Amino acid sequence: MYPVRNNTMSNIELNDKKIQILEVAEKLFSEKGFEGTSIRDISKHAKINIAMVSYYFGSKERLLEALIIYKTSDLKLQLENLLQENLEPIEKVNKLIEIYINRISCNKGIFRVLHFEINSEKREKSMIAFTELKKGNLKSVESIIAQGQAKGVFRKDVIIPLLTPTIIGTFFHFHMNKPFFVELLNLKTEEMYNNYIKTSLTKHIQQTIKALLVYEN
Amino acid sequence: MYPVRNNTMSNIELNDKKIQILEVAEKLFSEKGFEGTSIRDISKHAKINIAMVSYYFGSKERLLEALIIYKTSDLKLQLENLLQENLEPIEKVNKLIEIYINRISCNKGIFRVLHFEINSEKREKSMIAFTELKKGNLKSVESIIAQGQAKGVFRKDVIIPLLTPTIIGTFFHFHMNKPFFVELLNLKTEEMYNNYIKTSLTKHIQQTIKALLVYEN
DNA sequence: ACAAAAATTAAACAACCGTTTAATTTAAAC
DNA sequence: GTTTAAATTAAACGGTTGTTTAATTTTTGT
Repeated sequence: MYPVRNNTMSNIELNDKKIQILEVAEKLFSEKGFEGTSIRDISKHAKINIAMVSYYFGSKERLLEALIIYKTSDLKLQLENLLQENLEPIEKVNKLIEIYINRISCNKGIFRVLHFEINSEKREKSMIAFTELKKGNLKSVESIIAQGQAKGVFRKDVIIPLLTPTIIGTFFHFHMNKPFFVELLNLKTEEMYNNYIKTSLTKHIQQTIKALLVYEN
Repeated sequence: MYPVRNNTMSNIELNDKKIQILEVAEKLFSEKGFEGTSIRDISKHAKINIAMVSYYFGSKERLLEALIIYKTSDLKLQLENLLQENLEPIEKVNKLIEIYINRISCNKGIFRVLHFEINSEKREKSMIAFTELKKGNLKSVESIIAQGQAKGVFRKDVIIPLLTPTIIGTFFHFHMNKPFFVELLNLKTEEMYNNYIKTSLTKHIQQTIKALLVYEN
């Protein structure tokens, strides 16, 4: 009669329809927020029946959980691969920044949701998954910096947990104020906007982190 | 019969009850978002009748507008005063950072709303007010950096519009991930959290910006 | 081809939403 | 003290919300 739903985090079975719902949900959540998006909105855009969301995911809340898992699962892997690469410390940091920016750039929607919907109230389950992701990321950053410190290239008094806020925070603040910067920097097309991120903004962040890591005052 | 409501931005008449509503609205908006907060929530916490919000502000949307004006009106003044002060360029930048952090720290709630509720759809009026604020802020930053460049203390190839994202973005990302950093840095009390911001985080940002402004590679 | 499972649907559910109304109480003006 | 305006209230408005139901269609396994 009814399908066996996965209550665990390992939501393996993602058929086409589920993915379709997740993609639409991400788009709408990022545009109008979690509370601002109705299941009727989602079902209309995904061209499915209203009941299908509850049928597949159980509830709107669990749809959000599934979305988070779906969109963050492979970032961890990407960072661990970087760790193994044979690069100069500063090159590794630069690549780390590129990975972050590219990753968030491709998932702007979910990232916005992650930061603003998850910390509230009883979204504890989603929250724990997100916290674990951040802890893993921090471990990767720590070991990259440690490599540079061991080689004597990086300062030893950097507060490593504050590096991520500077990297992601800078990019995120830029993106959150997109209309402002689009006007200010005259970025007429979406392509120009994305290109500015990929070149100037990325370079700015890399320059910032490098200066912070090697500059002696 | 009915009061003359101010449709203009200069919403001067803020009696105690209006302010009470605004304070409650800020708290709830920041906790649960704009859409996630109902007028019934607000009226219950502010201990007033449901109809009073519409009576005073016209609508939930205009309540948000009033909240933005109310909470951002004096930041501009603070920055312009800083501009006139007789300080070394680097000291001025440090103080600028302190002002930003302190200002956002005191208005964490509205800042969250500002970034995540305002860019959507037809909140154009609120949006324009916010954009004007940002333009003014940027002008202040530009002239402070220009002073330092004229004195030969700062590099001349800094992209000034990207400084604010780094300053505010770093702080904001930290604050948005408060539960994560509270656990990581063992900040047991609210006081310890605020103290960490006032000391370590502020210092980190000042160090970052300084390195970026003076470091030659 | 047939039976069981899964997918899909329209309809209904109660709860809540922002806003308005109309009546009443409180305060201000003269 | 009376009149007029402002503040406050409970109730109702129509609409939307997330979720469930029960019936139907489609797919799957044998």
